[in-house]
Amino acid sequence: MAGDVKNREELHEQNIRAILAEVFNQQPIARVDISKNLSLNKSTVSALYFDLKERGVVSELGEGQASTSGGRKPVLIAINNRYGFTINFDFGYRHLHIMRNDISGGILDYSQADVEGLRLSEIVQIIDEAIHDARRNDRSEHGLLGISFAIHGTVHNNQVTYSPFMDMEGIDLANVFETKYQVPVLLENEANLSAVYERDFNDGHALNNAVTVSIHRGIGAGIIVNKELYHGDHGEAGEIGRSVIIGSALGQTMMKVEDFCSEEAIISQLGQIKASQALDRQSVVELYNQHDEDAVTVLNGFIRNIAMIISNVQNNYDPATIFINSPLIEELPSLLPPITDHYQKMTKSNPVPIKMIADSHAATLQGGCALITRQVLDLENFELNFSAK
Amino acid sequence: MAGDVKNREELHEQNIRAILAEVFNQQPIARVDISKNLSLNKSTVSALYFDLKERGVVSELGEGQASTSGGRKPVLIAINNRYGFTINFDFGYRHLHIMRNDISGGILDYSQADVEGLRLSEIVQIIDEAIHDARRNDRSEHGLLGISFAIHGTVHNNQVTYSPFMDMEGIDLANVFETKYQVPVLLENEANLSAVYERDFNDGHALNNAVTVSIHRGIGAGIIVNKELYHGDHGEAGEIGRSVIIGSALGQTMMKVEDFCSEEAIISQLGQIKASQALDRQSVVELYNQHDEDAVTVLNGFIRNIAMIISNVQNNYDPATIFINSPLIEELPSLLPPITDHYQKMTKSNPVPIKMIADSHAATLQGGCALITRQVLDLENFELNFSAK
DNA sequence: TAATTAGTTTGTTCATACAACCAACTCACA
DNA sequence: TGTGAGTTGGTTGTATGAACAAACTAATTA
Repeated sequence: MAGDVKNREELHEQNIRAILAEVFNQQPIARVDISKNLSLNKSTVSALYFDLKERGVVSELGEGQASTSGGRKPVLIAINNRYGFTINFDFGYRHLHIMRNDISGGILDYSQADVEGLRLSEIVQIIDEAIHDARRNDRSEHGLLGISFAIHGTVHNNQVTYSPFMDMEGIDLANVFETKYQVPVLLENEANLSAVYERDFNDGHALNNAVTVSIHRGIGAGIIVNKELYHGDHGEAGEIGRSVIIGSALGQTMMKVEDFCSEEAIISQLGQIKASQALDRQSVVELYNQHDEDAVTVLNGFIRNIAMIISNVQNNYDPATIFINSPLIEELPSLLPPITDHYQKMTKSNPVPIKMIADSHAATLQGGCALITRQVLDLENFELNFSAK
Repeated sequence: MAGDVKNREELHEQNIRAILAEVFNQQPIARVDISKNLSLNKSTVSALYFDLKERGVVSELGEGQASTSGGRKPVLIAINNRYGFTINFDFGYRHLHIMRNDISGGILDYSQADVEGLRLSEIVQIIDEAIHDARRNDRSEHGLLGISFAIHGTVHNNQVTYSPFMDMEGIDLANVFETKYQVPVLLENEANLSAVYERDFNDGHALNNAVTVSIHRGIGAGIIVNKELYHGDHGEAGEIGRSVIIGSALGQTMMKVEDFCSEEAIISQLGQIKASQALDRQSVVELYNQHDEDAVTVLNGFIRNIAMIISNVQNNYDPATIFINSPLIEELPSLLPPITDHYQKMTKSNPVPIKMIADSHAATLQGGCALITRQVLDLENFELNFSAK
């Protein structure tokens, strides 16, 4: 859980970070317990703790219960949630989702703004207003600490490298907001963020390897390998929507996965059958719920294809769990059992558990919160558990 | 490149390992240069060096050249290759490949034994004889230091978990040889080992992420992620041969990749056309070289399918380079350009360089050597460069 | 009051840093 | 060709400061 330590100074910093991480994960906690958990002498823990206290990132929560067999009451230590806040955005197709979080990852507030049809430069103004609002209403000690953006596309070195659903207009989001607000700004792919959410917020920290299959307008996978997010060499790992699945083997034309089982593909398939242009997710859901024959046919194909994708994800990544982030399945939860069923029949290995992510947007936003909070606290290589806050 | 350091003792050990790794990678090297490269004071380096010298793992190579601007001659330090040796096996279908290496990874000797049709218990005897031979002829200081086995199947926790081409007869190879020879024994999947070979022996240490596609009787991928081998949760990551590629989307029966483009599949496809049972790789190669029409047709299909597999590997893992380990393409090198060509036309992203592994068996054996040598030297989390030895 | 537990204080330890040193070399210049 | 100034590699003795250990105080239970 650490970087390269060479000398005593670095060892010192490292141990301070380890204590902060321990406070984060176990709060409220007494120094004796930190000492036991980290195998550090309790005098060492006390000394290092004073550094953290001076920085203001931790606070004392009053005294806890003494042991039943007597003894002094412990001083309980926790992360100082009045230290500051982060603000996290998700660039949805129709809505800009906004979440403000305290430094422990607790949700301060959530809202969304209608952005359908807006240009990015117009959305940037909405973001600016949201940040100003947040700062005006804020009473924390250091105010805004960091910003994260969930991108429905690929990201490399904090830059958007591919954005199929939004024209980036050459705007460098990280640079714009870093210079404007003088805080770290993080851009990350949306599927990756929901994988991070599962790892950090939802008991996924017990898993070494996990994959989130994100089915929105396109299809992508967020990959956690040895507890770390995996990006690939150009931030394009997990772009499974681009995979070819109907091959040339039998003389067929080649098709990408995305072409026939993304949410967009499903909507347009049904739209073609119904000869209707104006279909959206909601109308597909309604037709299916009314047992419309065409909708059922199209979604049965969807079920089989998603099962196949899941099976291929297993063969490629062998994760402990596969998570699905899909607003469509979220609204039609009856699709999940047949997907799981198909997948289990298909796989030759032991099947991997498939789990739905309950609230796709909240997950993405909290994933962003987890990453930017780590940057703010300088705990980038530590396991942090945001779940119990 | 390191583990978790908590106190002075661990820091000390860690720095000793860092120096040993530096000697390994830069040998022959003087202490001043180690000091500069690791940002450790030269007196510290000297003190730690004496520990290594006492252990006998390093040796002084006499004096080097003094700088042109004067100054004392450096004492050149290198790994002591007389320290001992490792022995590394590859369970091929027809041959057991055997390589003996010195502690720097240098090849001491290579041989192969015919094992076609033999049971594993009989092969174990051959292995025993090879080890006895090696020890008899050896004049090193500590003799046998470690053993590695390349497995054409999946491995988890040093156990073979799936072995399509050989009956394991319930034999626990690691346990058998560890108790018999009292040295560490390592089992690893063959595709993974050739990926390790590229990383450690062949300048691949510059790459963060790489995938080796191994086309033998089956098809598998060895995956290097952030410079580390990735196994997945059950050692089944990269089992891309099991992937479904002809989906149910168009009402087709599902087919696995392996079913139509492994070497075995190619041989049996051509065998069916020729109505001949006795085909093997060599006869396929000969027919193709004679421009036999059926062979050309079958191998053109192979070319297209391998290109598709490579494209999917790129979408899944986004590696810096994709390596191919395939005895068939090794013998028919003219297949590679059209594979690369097809792949480049197919991919939407920037194409990734495709490179052949020159000698598939040597690569696998040296990959095993790299991993077991790390264990022997207690340098498991360090980057080691075996190439220049 | 004895036992127990949390946290503090004081002094020790020892791995690394530092600085001054020695050793051994090159090269310019006489 | 001999000498010494300058340079580089490696050693030695000392200082620093991080974690540690043990003895302490504080505050609790029974």
